[in-house]
Amino acid sequence: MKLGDGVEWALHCATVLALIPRGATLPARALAELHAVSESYLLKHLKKLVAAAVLEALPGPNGGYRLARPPSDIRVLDIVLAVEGDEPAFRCAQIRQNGPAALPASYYRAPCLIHVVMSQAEHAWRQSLADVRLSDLVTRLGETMHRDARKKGEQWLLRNVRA
Amino acid sequence: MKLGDGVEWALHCATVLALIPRGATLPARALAELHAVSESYLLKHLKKLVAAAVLEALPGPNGGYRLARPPSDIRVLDIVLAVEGDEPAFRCAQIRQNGPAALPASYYRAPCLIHVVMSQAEHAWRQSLADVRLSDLVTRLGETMHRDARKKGEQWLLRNVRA
DNA sequence: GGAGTGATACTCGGATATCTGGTGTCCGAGTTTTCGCGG
DNA sequence: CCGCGAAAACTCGGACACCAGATATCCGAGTATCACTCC
Repeated sequence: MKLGDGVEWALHCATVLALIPRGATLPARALAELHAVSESYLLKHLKKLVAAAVLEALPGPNGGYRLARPPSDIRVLDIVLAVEGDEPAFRCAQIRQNGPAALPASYYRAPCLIHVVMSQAEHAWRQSLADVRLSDLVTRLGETMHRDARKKGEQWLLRNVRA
Repeated sequence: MKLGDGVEWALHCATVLALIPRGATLPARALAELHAVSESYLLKHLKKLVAAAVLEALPGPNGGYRLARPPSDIRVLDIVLAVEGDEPAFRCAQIRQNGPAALPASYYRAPCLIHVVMSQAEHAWRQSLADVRLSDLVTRLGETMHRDARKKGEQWLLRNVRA
């Protein structure tokens, strides 16, 4: 089980976009520079967030990305699923119905127990991520972030944010 | 996020091994045939379970695999981690400390919030899997499995189990 | 001076190479059994 | 008939190809801006 790096990038970018005024935008170039990651590759993930209606993209000069909804309406789970895909991590291949000891499918009306257990675990994982909203991250960030780092970040935002 | 097929194979094999008498063994060949999967590839995963002290392997004729501990001492999480690896799915690259708005590492004493959120979710996932023991699967299997399927499985076991 | 128009520069979006890790397979090391031989 | 020994067969273990998906990149489509021209 492994999560791609794009998840981390997307979460950080979404958090930054939640810090700027409502309606303002940040171009992908700025977001990539801020985190010191590849701009071309970051675009690949931001595109998925747009497709998932988490972000909005504005083309042309003074364009960029912005949140499609208020930070309180965006859950961390939305971002993770948008980047990683909403397919379940565990896919039951129904191997209990294979082999010499198997019977016709009609005999397996009860769900595969292993499938149930794995699904429940994944549900717990998703629920934990769904409980955290982007606005929660912003709030907690204001409480825990070092004052100097916060100030430096705000100054950088002033130089890169667009109306 | 994706889990390999080996997880499902390992869980089913462990469940079958929990059904046979204590101390008895089943060779990998039989386990592969029962689930209609590749024997060579299944060995790759069973090996990991042995390394994790979930299973024991006995070489030679009349050899095979058996549980290394009673089913009540084996949790589903043990099997999943043994096959998939115990490294966390989300790895924080600390990209908040990169880029033009970053400060020396000493300014980031507070943990990365995104890392915290993702770790909590993964902890919930692991906890859910740790709550289910192999003995629970066996018990529930006896309750939900169709009688004919159960009978056919037992007969197959009688033909393949080794003292 | 103001409005219209064309070119421009900047943005995102999709199609295209590369590479690591999972998937699948094979052959070798080790051990128990078994068969044959001798007592 | 019983004990011993060597060969064999079956088991698991590790090393070797193959392929899909993530990684990384580039070029093209679209739009607001800007400069220039004309009125």
